[in-house]
Amino acid sequence: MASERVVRKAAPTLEEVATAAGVSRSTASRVINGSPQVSDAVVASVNAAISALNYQPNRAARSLANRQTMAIALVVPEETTRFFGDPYFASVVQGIYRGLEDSDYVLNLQLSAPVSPSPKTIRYLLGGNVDGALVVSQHSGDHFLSTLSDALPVVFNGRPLGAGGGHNYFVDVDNRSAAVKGTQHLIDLGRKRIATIAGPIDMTAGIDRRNGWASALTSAHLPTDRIAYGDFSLTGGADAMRRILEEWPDTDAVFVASDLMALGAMTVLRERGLKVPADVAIIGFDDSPAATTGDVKLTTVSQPSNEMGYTMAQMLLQLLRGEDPERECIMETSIIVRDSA
Amino acid sequence: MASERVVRKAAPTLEEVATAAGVSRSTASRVINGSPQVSDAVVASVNAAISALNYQPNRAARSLANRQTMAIALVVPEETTRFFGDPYFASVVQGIYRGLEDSDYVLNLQLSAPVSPSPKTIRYLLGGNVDGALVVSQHSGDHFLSTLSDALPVVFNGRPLGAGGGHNYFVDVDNRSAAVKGTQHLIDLGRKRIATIAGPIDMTAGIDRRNGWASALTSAHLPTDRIAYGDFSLTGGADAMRRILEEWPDTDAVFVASDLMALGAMTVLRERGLKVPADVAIIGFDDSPAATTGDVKLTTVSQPSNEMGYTMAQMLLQLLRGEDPERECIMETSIIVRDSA
DNA sequence: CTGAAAGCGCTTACAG
DNA sequence: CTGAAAGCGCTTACAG
Repeated sequence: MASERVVRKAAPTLEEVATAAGVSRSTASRVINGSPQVSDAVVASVNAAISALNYQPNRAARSLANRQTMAIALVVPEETTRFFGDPYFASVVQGIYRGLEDSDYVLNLQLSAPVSPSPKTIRYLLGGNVDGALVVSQHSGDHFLSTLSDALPVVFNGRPLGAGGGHNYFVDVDNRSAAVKGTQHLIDLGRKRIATIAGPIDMTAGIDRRNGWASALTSAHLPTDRIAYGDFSLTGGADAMRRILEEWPDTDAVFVASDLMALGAMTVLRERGLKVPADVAIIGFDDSPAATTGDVKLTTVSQPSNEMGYTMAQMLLQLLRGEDPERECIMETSIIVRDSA
Repeated sequence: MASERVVRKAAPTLEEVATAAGVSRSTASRVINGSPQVSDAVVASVNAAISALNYQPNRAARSLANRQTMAIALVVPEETTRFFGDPYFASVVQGIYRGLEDSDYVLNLQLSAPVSPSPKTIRYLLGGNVDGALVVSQHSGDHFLSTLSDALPVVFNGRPLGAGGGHNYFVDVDNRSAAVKGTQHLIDLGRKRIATIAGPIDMTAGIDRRNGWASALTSAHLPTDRIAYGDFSLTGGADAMRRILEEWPDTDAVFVASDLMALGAMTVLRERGLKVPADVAIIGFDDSPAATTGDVKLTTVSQPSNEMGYTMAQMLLQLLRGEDPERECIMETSIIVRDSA
C-alpha cells in the first residue's frame, strides 16, 4: 500500500512575489539580492510581499542562474571514531558552524578515510558541487587534498603538508613554540627526565610539537631520546605511555601532544601506581573539555580551537567574496596550569 | 591586490555529451537517468562520451528540472560537545554515511541547540532545501522536530517523543527490555542494592531504560529507590555516581544508561577507593569504544549503533523512492560481559 | 530606478 | 526507441 501523500501547496515563486508587489521579477530579484539601485518604496513593498507570502528563493534556480552552489564541504580526512572521539574537533567544528551561521552557505559533511578521500568525495569536490571547502586535519599522504585548492577555495585546519602545501590557506597555532613553552614548564618544575608522547609524524601538528619539545630540552642540556608516538587518541596515548615506562622507567615528566593522549597516559600511570604529578608530571595540549574530565585536572597548552574553526569559516567566506585574506592565520597559545604539572 | 584567478574551463554540459554521442539531449538525459527505453548502442555511445568528456551532471539544473534537491539534512539537536563527545554518535553517523554512500544524496549538517533548532535551520528544513531529514537524538521539548515529518520524509534515531511522535519513522532498540536484561545480569550476580544512573527523562532512551531497570528490580522484589539522573555524558555520570554514594553508600551495583556515564561513574568509584566489580558492579549501555577504553573493561548492553545509522539511511532512501517501509525498526541488543560486572 | 528578454543546464510529457 | 519543445525559478546584462 502506498503511503498517503500530503499534497503540499507549491512554494511561492519570485514571480508571485513580484506580482504581489506590483513590480517586475527583475526588480523583485534586485531587492532580494540587496541591489543598491532600487527605490525605498519598492524595497518596502517587495519585502512586504515576501513576508506575506513567506517566500524563500529556490536554491537550485538561483544556483543555476548565478553559478554559485552556496554549499561548503566540510572535509574530514580522519577515522570517524577519532573525529568524533576528540573534543578538539568538536570545538573546531562548532567554531566553523558559528562562523557560517550568518551566511547563506550550508555545510556538506564529507567523511573519508585518513589516507585519501573516496572517489565519490573527490568527484563531488571537483564536480562543482560546492563553492569551497574546509579541511579539518590532514595527513601528508594525502596528495589530493594538498592540491585541492587549485580547483577550489580551501582553508585548512593546521598547516598543510606536502605538494601544494606552500600556497594553501590555513589557520593554526605555532605548534613548535607552543611545545617549547609547554616543555619549558616541565623544566622549570625541575624535571630532568622528560619524555614526549608525540602525534603522528604525517601531520604537521605531530612533527612541530615534537620538535618544539626536543628544542626546549636541548636548550636546557637535557636528553631528547625519550619519545613515543601516538595517534592523538586515548588508547594511543596509553600505549605510548606503556612503551615509555618500559624503556625509561625513571621518566619524571612527559609532554603529551594532545589532552586525549594525556588522559590515556594517566590511566597507565595510575595502573602502575605512579602519582601525577608527584612521580610523573604531565602536560597536555589543546585544553579541550577532556582536560578537566578526570580526577587529576590536566595542565595543558591551550589553543583556541573554537576560534580557529570560526576563523577558518571567516577566511573561506572572504575568499568566496573574492577578497584576499592572509594565507596563514596563526593564533595564540597559552599554558593553563592545573594539577598534573 | 586581488588574488590571481585560475581560469577553469567550463564544465561539459549535457548538450556537449549529446553532440559527442550523436544523439539528442533528451536521449543523453535518458541514459544518464537509466531509462529502460534506449537502445544498447546508444547507451554505449553516450556512456563513452560521458567518460571521454568526464561529464558530471549539474546538480542545480537537475534539481530545478526534477524538483529534487538530492540533499538530506543530518539534524543534531544536541550540544555540539556532547554530540562529538559520545562515541555512540560517531558510530551512528558513520552508519548513516555508509548507508548513503551508494546514493547520490549529500548530507547537510544541521547542528542545533538541544531545545529546538534555530530559525535558520527551521527555514532551511521547511524551505524545500532538502529531500529528507535524519534526526539523531531528540528531546521531548522539541515540538518542531516531532512535526517535521508532516513536511518532509524524516527518520529518527530513537523513538520520538511528543506530539507527532506516533506516526514517525524511527530505528531504535527495545530500551526497556534491554534494560531489564542488563539489570537482571546484576541480580543474577547476587547484587541486592542496585542503583541506576538514568538518562534524561526528556528522551525515550532515558525513560525506557530507567523503567526497564525498575521493572527488573520489582520482579526480583528489590527496591527501586536508588536512582540518579545524568545527561549521558562522562561528567554527568560522575556527578550522578557521587549523588548515589552520598545517599546510598552501600550500593553494590549500578545499571548505567550509557557507557560514557559508566566511565564517569567508575572514576568516582576509584576516587573513593571502591573496587569494580568487587564492591560495586557496573553495567553500561551502548558497547561503544568507550567501553573498553579504561583499565576495567565495561560489561555493557550492546546495541548495534552503526547498523542503526545504516538502517536509518536505508529507510529514508526507501521513503524518498516512494516506497513504504515499516514505521519502526527495532534492532537486537545483547549483553557483553567483560570485567565490570 | 525599472522592465523585457535571454539564459543557466537539466528533465519530461508529447509526438512520432 | 528518439527528438523538438516547453519549462523548472532564478539572475543579469541590456535598454530605457
